[in-house]
Amino acid sequence: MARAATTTDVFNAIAEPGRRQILDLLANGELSVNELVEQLGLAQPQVSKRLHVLREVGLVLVRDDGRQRHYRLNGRALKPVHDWIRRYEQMWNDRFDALDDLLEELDDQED
Amino acid sequence: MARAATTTDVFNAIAEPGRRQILDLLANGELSVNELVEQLGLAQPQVSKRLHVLREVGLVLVRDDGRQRHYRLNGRALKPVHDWIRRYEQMWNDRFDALDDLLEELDDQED
DNA sequence: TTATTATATGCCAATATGGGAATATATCAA
DNA sequence: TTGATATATTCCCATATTGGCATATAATAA
Repeated sequence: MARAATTTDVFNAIAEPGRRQILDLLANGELSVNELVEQLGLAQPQVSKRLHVLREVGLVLVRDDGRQRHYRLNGRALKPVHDWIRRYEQMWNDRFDALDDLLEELDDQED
Repeated sequence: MARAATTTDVFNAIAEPGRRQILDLLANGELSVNELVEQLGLAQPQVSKRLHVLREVGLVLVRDDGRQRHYRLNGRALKPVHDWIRRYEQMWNDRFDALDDLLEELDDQED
């Protein structure tokens, strides 16, 4: 078998920077495809293709308005990623930073 | 051009469930390749290949010990993912949950 | 109807998988 | 040295992209 499809799950969907960038833009509110095209500087088909992937995994929702299509973020779909990564949070935050600071202080005192 | 390599960055590296599973196992401490093979139920080459990808992006570190190789997690490498996802955290936690609870309460009172 | 605008889809070429099996490399034992 | 163990790499194959370009579809305007 080959690599899993980008539409397999949210983890695969957010692997591409362009798709993450779209989510980042939508975080500020709804945008039409053309507005996304302008802000991303990509060709329209490429933007539509990315939106298709994001829609398949539920990361964005659509609202039809005449011939325009307004996309908006569905942040909740990112929760599985957040839940997974949260287990590792402790490996770089407070506790360990505090330990680093302590070790640094002790190191300084030795001079 | 084709799809970006899995070794391009951490986002691509963690897109595959098998690689995430390896990280999860290593979260409990160092493991040799064979120990991982046993726990994962995968063929040895497949495990080595995944470890190779994880090593390329800095997610695991190796310690040589005779003919064994002990891999351990380098959780800090996950920070970019955490930093990115954190921006969306508010979309499903406290504030929104609190709003949900409130709406639910109001709904209950109507009975 | 015809033209125009907004968006989606199809086709093509190049490429990076990921699984299985075989094999290479390294270390240790007898 | 020879054999066995631990791990990495290579080869083959089927597949899923991704970009660019052309085109189809839908809605609206003239």
